[in-house]
Amino acid sequence: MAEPLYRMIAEDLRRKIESGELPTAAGGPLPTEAELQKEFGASRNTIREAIKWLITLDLVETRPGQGTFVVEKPVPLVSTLTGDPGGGTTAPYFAEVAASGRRPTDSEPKVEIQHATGAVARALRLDEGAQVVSRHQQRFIDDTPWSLQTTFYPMSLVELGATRLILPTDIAEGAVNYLAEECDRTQVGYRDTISVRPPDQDEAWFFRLPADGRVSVFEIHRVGFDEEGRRMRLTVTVYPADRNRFRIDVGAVPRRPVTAPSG
Amino acid sequence: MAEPLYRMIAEDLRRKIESGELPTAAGGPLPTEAELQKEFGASRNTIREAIKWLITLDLVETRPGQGTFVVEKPVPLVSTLTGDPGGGTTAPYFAEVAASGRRPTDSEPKVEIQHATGAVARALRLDEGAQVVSRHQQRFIDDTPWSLQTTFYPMSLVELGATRLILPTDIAEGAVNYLAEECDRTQVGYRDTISVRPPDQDEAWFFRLPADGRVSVFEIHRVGFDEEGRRMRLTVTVYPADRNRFRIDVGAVPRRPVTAPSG
DNA sequence: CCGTATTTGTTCGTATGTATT
DNA sequence: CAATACATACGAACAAATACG
Repeated sequence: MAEPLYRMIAEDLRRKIESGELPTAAGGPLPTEAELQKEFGASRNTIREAIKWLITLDLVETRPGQGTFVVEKPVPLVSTLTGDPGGGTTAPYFAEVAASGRRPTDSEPKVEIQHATGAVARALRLDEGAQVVSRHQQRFIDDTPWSLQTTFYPMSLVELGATRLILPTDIAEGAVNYLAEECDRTQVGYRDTISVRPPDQDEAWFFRLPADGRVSVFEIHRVGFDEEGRRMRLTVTVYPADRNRFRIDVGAVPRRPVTAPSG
Repeated sequence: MAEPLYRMIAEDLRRKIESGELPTAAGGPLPTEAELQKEFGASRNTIREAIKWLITLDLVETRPGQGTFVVEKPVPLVSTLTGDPGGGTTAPYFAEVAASGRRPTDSEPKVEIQHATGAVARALRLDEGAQVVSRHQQRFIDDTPWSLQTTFYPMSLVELGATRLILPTDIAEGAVNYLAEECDRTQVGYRDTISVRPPDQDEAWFFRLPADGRVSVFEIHRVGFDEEGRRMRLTVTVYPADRNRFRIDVGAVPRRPVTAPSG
């Protein structure tokens, strides 16, 4: 058996979807399992195997009681990671989203004092179990969930006077500026690390992703450095991978180098 | 039925794997389907559904004729995207891999003259169907497939004298340096765009990824600009997402800010 | 090299549950 | 409430890949 039946059926459906041979423009329904069963002369289980294959390829989705539908790929948002070396993450994000004609919002921060776990301790060069302040926010674009962000600060910054870090209220001027004023620690550079992984249960729920981990998430770590090379903060931001892209500009890049989408 | 049986079984197995309750350290085998069938008192199909769930969570993998195994996550390679604004992609990559104590190699380039398709035409600001030179290479680390890279140059560069672009041989001094000398077009900056998507069939085969698109790939587009803001080249590099991370340095970042892996 | 046992992969049939219209 | 459509679960058979004598 060179190629299993369910995959031949899946290939046939994929071709028909992509060529428009099926009236399934974008978001349109496929024939029901019973109809496909007749059309291909296979059992219902085999039809379902074929549909599962198309699901893993991210081409269709099923809705109980309704049917199987061609997935509509969201328009990706492009975020620029290269920016002001002394800047925070919030202001550029708001500016960039607003520039694309969409409306960014975020939740009030949830603040906790925690013991640094492995990754946080390593990133901030703290001893395992040292105290850190974590500030967590949910971000939305046009009221759809867009990213989850948690920033960790060493507790020593609070002891140096940055007491607003532990209050669950927005820091309007930006946390980076606040730290510069309050405890004379100015961020002069940062390092981002980008990785991709399956979402955990909470993330899948928040982003309304399929619960089985087929759509992965970006996890971006940003470590901020002060003038003496000390690590001031670690910001971990999680984005669904199906609707986000990231941009890095190095050297001289023309002003508007990317064409705006036409239409 | 609050939670389906197959998922309860999967959860139980996950717990046992992660707690080490099963003797399945890393890469170790799970009990066979027949054994699990007895253990949980479920049908073979239900056991298989549970295993499929663990597969989508990237916890186990199955090998026909052998069994089901706990996946061994590869040690990720970190590549830095911020570098010399006038540099190419090859030299920094070789340096970075060598620095991690591994041996990078790449294939001889496969060169083709093509008509620019949508994405390539847009990135290089060419008319749809204009001629471009594409140079494609496979890259390996310690003989395991690591990335696929294709660089597109406008045909006009060849007409300006850069005739070695269409020869299927390495450009030892680097294509960027060659273009600077041969047709006086110096790259002064670049823009990277990072996205994630499921692999196509060829990519899955080359990277030895599961054919069903569970492990996604990074696709990084790098557009190079010359002094006048013209687009000189587009490099598209594809990396498997399970063994790669990317780093972006902005501003002042200390020399060795990341701890070397111990042991 | 060959044959056999083991293990996962594919395909069918059937019944029942759950979500939506 | 009824009809429709997908989800779960069981049982059975054969195919294909692998390991081992």
